[in-house]
Amino acid sequence: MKSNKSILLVEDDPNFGRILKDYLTINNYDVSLAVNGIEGFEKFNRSEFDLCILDIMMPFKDGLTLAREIREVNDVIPLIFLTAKNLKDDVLKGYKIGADDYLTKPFDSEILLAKIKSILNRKPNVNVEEKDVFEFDFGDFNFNSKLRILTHKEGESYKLSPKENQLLKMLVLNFDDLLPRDIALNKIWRDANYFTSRSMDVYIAKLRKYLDKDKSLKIINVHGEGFRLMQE
Amino acid sequence: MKSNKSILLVEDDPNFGRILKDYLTINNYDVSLAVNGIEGFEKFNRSEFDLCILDIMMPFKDGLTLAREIREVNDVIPLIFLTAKNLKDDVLKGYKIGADDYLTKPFDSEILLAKIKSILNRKPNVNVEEKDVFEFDFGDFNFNSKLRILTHKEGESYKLSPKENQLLKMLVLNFDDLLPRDIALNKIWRDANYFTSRSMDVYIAKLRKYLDKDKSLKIINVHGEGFRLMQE
DNA sequence: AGTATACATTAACATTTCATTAAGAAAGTT
DNA sequence: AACTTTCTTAATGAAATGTTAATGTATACT
Repeated sequence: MKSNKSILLVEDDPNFGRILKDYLTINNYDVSLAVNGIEGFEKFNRSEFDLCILDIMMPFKDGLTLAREIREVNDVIPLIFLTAKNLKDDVLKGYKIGADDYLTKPFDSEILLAKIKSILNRKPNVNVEEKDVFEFDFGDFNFNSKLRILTHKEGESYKLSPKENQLLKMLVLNFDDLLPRDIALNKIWRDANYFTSRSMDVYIAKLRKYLDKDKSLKIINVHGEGFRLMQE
Repeated sequence: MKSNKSILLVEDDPNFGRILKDYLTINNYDVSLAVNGIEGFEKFNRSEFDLCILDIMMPFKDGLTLAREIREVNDVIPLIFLTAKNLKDDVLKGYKIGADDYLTKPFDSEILLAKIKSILNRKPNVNVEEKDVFEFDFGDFNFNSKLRILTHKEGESYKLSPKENQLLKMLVLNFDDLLPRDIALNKIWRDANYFTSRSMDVYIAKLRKYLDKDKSLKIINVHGEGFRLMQE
């Protein structure tokens, strides 16, 4: 009937990795095991997973770096970190990147299983459409959010920075509608406070500069609420 | 800005509960503290929360029982359990009930905060059913309360301030009917006293100025009672 | 190692928006 | 008439936003 959920497990300790993989397999998950961050990222790109379990401490490319790369491509897939005991800093970094959970080694396998179930049982992510759209036309512009390039019909192309790119994408996806400040902050900056908010304002200013080439486009502010990309 | 997220905290240890509540309050959450499961359930039913933090070990009614009761009424609100030691059984039971996470005491407050943020930043799956109405037509006007824009058929658009917007929305929702003063005051100003009442008068005056473009519309005062938006 | 580059954050200052309060006039109530 | 409530405009101060520049902070390059 329903095909098993698939998990990407990235763990450098071959013994432990093997055991964990077997345990999860017995419990009806399809597990793909990678032994370091580099291999992990390759596997991640080769197939579709429902969940990633990443060891933080790994040679070549650690779990946090790998997580960042994964998040650049996919900002919905759940991430669980494995961390050695009491590395609070790693845990906090993990959450900042967008982790869903973490476990400190050694951990209880049943609890891991419960966590996995809990995470996978959440409402299936609604935005089916949002997933693959990365090219947009609006005003005199073409915008490729995968390549992070914004092109004006007549002339210039701009290479957007990651943050510029994310913010513009959210604005475009909400074209002519309100993009609430909090939503953008929590999605792009993963935190909403005074400083991230100021940072967002700076990026709005940058985007306005780009969009200035088409005088009909405007990013207007709704005081206290957010921003709205519109064409008059 | 936007209103804070609210948390129901159920914890029988008064000292610890107090400290935790204060800590969360400092971090911009509205926290309601209950000292046992019974009080917890009452508070849960009395108002709307965004998240519950439940101590498992409590007299009278333990956290797991409380969680079950909450889940009977509401199957989406996130639950976080606090468990004394690593009582694996409790943790597993918790997940079975539908917990989102757990923390073993003593835990690090920063990590709790990170978890809360992570959980609350997940898809706002709550109001799928109740789609908020935010666009209205009345007289010669179109009113979009989400974008806070009031547009006259012929001509101008007005950007409304948050208070103007809320007040007009309440008037429109009670079109041709009385909007009692204290209802509006308590909803918009969260308080009804002499000064907020003066402030409301100022906003009524502002709205009248906007609506003046359509001579058939009037905001009339019902002395001592409130206001009524009507069309003759 | 040092240096260049790209990027994000923070600082600083200007500007705009907003809510409240004041104050005097007008209208309603008794 | 005496009193209360409402009406309206303007003044004030606080908060949010706009913008440019300076400061960090990684990473790649030499």
